[in-house]
Amino acid sequence: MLNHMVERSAHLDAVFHALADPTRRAMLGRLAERELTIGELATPFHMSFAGASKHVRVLENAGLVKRTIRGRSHLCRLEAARLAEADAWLKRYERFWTAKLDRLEALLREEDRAQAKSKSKSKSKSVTE
Amino acid sequence: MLNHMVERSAHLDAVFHALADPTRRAMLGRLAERELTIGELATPFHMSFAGASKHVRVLENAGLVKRTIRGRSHLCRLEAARLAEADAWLKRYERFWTAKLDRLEALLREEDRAQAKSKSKSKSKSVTE
DNA sequence: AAAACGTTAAACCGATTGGTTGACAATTAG
DNA sequence: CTAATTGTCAACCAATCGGTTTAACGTTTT
Repeated sequence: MLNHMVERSAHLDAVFHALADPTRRAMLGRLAERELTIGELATPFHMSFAGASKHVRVLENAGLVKRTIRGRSHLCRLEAARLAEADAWLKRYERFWTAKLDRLEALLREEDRAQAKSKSKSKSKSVTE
Repeated sequence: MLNHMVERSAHLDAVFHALADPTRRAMLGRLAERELTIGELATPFHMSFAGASKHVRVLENAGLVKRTIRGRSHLCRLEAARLAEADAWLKRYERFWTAKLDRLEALLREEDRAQAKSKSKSKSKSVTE
């Protein structure tokens, strides 16, 4: 049964808060490709070094990033477990949009039948943000 | 030039921000069961009426809730499309946590094989979490 | 030992957040 | 008509946010 109280989950609070900033989402996107130092994470953004460092700290506190100090560099790697938690939370609501998508899909099928002819479609799959 | 680095998605910003608060997540949880007025949404939380109203406003601005004014009551209903957007964003990282589960599974299979070689024919595969 | 590097800490800033109160408008009930 | 109900708005508050600058720290290089 659903909880009538405020569903407290500090994890989810921190994860969703961390994801609510485009800079941090972009950082995660880059960490999805390879491990990066704080400096490497900072450079793409026109932002002070310390500013980027604070963003990384937020990601770290949310458990989305883990840090390994090697010499004077801090290597960051993506930690996806907490993303899985957020995903699990969203799953609870999946039926609401799939129902809608089903209806949309039916509608598009109808259109396709009427339109008869259409062409090409490309698909990019890079994680850029 | 500024937007080259950080791909802006105001939608995601707003949705993740809205989800980063336990009161708002609880409100969505109740709206998943039935449509509710602002007052009904407010009562479970020991919070002023205006306070709850502001939370609903945040959910509304994120596109997660839609309001229908009927007389003096404001009926709120869940709008899941934006949740689907958040889910789609997370999906791009799915391989990271599924990959980990895959590796764990492979490891367990390996263990099983080693055990079978060394000794008996026990075939337990309980992965309880 | 000194200089350069990678990063954090501290102090500060304006904007936003989550929350309150009190006044107000509109609808409904007695 | 007058009450009460339902909700908003504006003002205010302390806390946090995203960002800066400057200083400091430990590590490597020279």
